[in-house]
Amino acid sequence: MTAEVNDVNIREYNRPMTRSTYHHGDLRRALLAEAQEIARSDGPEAVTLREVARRLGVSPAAIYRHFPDRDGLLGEVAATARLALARRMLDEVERVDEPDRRVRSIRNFQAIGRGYIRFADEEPHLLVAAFLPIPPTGGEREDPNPWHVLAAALDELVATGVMPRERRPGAEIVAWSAVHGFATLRAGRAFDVSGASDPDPEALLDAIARSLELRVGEAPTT
Amino acid sequence: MTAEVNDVNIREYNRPMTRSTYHHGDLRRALLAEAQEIARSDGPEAVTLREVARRLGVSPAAIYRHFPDRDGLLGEVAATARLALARRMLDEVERVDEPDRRVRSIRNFQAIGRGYIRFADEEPHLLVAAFLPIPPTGGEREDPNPWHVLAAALDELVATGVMPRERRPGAEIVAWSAVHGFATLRAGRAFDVSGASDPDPEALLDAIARSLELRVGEAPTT
DNA sequence: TGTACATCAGTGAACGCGCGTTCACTGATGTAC
DNA sequence: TGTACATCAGTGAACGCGCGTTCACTGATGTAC
Repeated sequence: MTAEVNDVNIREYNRPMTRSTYHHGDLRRALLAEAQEIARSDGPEAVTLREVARRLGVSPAAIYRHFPDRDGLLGEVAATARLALARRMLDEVERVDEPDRRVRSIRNFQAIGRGYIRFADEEPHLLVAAFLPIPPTGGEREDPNPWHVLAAALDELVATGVMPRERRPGAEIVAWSAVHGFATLRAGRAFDVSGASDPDPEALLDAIARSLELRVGEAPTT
Repeated sequence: MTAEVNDVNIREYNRPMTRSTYHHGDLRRALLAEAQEIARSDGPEAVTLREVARRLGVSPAAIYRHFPDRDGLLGEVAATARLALARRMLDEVERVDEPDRRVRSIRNFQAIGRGYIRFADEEPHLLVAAFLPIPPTGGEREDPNPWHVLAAALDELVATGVMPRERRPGAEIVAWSAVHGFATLRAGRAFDVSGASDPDPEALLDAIARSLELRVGEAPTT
């Protein structure tokens, strides 16, 4: 009986207006999903409690059963966006097919940056959401985490000897700054003032490699 | 008579509540200054027509004598912020005291980045305002302009032979991305997740120099 | 120099809007016996 | 198996708020004669 009702609701929680039961069954998850979708399409500032409730066919007050306030909801949207960013980075890494470990460590590193930039292209509003200045609830762990993904790739660059050890400290900051600046300025159409043509992500990734002095050296391939 | 009244008002436009005359005398300028101040201290989203009017002791409707709507006002705030940014960059350049032209071209270039980062430190809200996605009114020219300042410095790096010619295309994008990303991530406290200590602007500027392959070569000094 | 009048730059009240949040409430659920 | 009841997850109406914008208006200014 209980299971049956929940089944129905789980199947229905994306068809909000047709909900037939008094209890929703999975409202917390639905609220988060809907808030995420609003943030995705219209930006995090468009995530209002009333709009989320409206779309789910639920009263605004119901939200307070699941989140302390608007920031509580938005904070989880931000965490989810960070997770999606990290996944997009790893997606790109998985595409790398390179047998030589040294060369692969470079390819992987650049794939991470590429993933970041593509995420920004594909979901510009979610990138904004990911950096919302809302202190994390501390409850859920974010895994994978963009920062850790980057750090691991940099460690591997040192381990393979592709990056000089003295370049390692602060390397996250250099790489992240460049990629983040590129992605956000591009999304904000800030480069349009330039006479230059469409800014090239690969050129940026190469510039980062140069700044970290990556060299394959006497590696077998390339 | 006319001049006298204007004198009074010009002297008074920063003591809004004590305004004694029906006509303000210099309302447009005062509106812009007040809007800028609100953006500076509380961020551009805090610039509301009602708040600006309130601070100036004027009715909200009066604003419409001088700006078509809120975006009209905010657009000028953005342009003014860009101007302030460019000035801050040039401020830093003026501090450079270096006789050798080759070395100076590097110092100037790095001073520009330093000015950008310091502007972000000193006026984080104005940096946000500077990149507000509001199409410029086209009326007033922005001079100096951050992009042009950067472009000129890069041209000089090529002219002095400090930067390889093949690095010039897209160099604005590399430099601007890195500095902008660094400044905004730092302002958003995004680097705090790192175990690393306070991110060092000079290390970033050096990383940019490396990515553009700046070399003084057989220069006399240094 | 004085006066009539057009123009300009304000006023003040009101419009409709959407928001976050609170409150007393009620229908549904699941448990104890 | 059936029933009483505590608990939980919703409702719906209302609160007070601040916003951008419009409107008919009026006081001040400057100009023509």
